[in-house]
Amino acid sequence: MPHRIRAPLEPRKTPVQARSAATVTAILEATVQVLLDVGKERLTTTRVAGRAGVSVGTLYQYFPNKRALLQAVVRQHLDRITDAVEAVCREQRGKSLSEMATALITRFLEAKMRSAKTSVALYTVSDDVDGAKIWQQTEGRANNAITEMLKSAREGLATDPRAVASMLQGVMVGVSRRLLESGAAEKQFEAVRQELVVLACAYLEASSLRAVSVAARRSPDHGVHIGARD
Amino acid sequence: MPHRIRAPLEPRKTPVQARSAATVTAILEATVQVLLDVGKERLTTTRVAGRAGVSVGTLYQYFPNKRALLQAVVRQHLDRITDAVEAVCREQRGKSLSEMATALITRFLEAKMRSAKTSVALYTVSDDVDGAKIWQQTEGRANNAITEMLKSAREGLATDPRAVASMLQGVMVGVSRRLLESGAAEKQFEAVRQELVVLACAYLEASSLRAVSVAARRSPDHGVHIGARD
DNA sequence: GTGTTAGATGAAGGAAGCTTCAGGTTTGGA
DNA sequence: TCCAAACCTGAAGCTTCCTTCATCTAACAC
Repeated sequence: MPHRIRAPLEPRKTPVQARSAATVTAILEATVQVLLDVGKERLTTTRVAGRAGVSVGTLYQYFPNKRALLQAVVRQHLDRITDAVEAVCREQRGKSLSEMATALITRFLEAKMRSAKTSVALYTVSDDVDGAKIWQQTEGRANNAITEMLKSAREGLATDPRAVASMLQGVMVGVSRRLLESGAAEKQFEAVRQELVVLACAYLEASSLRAVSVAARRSPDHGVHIGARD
Repeated sequence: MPHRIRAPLEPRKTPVQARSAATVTAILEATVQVLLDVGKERLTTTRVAGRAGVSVGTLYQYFPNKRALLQAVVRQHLDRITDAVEAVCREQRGKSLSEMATALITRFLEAKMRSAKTSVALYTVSDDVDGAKIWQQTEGRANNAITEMLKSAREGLATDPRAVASMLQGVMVGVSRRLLESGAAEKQFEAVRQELVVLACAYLEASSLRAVSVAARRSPDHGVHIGARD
């Protein structure tokens, strides 16, 4: 990525007429297409513009540089997935922990799989584009949603809901990424989904208020691990 | 990254005299240093060579191109961490599942944290360099080690040890990556470690032969999630 | 109908950095 | 001591691509 970073050229132009709004959409979509077709290595601004049916100049009228373009695409994609997560979290309020875990994981994985190819392609660019920042913002949103959901659980949690939510996210994001990048996502999907549900249920169960009292009644050799939390 | 990929130039030259072996090491180390100092965006072959105290030409005597250089560095780093994992797995054979989980996670995280900065820097390059392939090879090694360890557990597993191992890996890798990329790794390390241990213990417990019989004795509303496995 | 603004064009300027190669230096054995 | 192989050097070639800007066209208000 040559040429140094420009200073105050961030926004550039905002669509006013209808046609330009369509142009922006087309450019964003074209970016994903090109990424899927030729890979990030050969994704050039000219090529994207061509695919979108406009000229490079037009592209630069809405995006200050290539980096901003890619960032916009990443942001858009992550937002969509986070929307799905927020939706599940909202509708699972007041249910049991295991119902929450099952629904959350299932819906999250479905959302990821629906755009599997795109997800994988975007993993590869987000590092070129300060994707970590975008990622963190989005995950903050998701974390809030999950935390709120957990707080409303019938059983109640013995530990900080935010930490538990964070852990769940880490697990979901990490495992799904592995799954997608393994290439055999389609094939292993259901098996991984089920295993992940088992894992999440076991974890939430262990973090629930009920589990603590159960653990207390058990033999002390397991107390080490549950007790390690204090 | 300009210039198309060259065809059969992979190995190039193998060190014969002692000085050249030292040169190769110096180049590899310099690569990491430069990466840490200026980031991948401004990592140039000339700069790496300079840092290593040699000229670009020398660098190209041992690495056919920039990509191969970066791949070598990634491979080296992942191998080191996998060595640590293999070591724990070996020494935990025959122990209980919760002991295994605790040891594995603790040692893995320690290894990651010891080279935290480097790990983060390498995450960013591995996508430019077909890192997924290297990653998969290494994780295959780790998977074998973990699987063997699990098979030797006192309790025995109710599910495919390989799948369980894979899940554990996904969780460890995913969560540690999140932790490292969050920036606050040092601060959150211990909390995350403990939470991860809890999670892993709960998961293994749920996957153990013992858990199955326990679940059978419980109320049926939880059977859904454990039973989802059949 | 006409002026004004929004939107679109694409050739060309430049920067950047990977990689080569023609030739020098060092090493180690005979 | 001398030679051949191993090693090292670094200026310059070459490619690629981002980004600009002078110019043109379409849309809308009055």
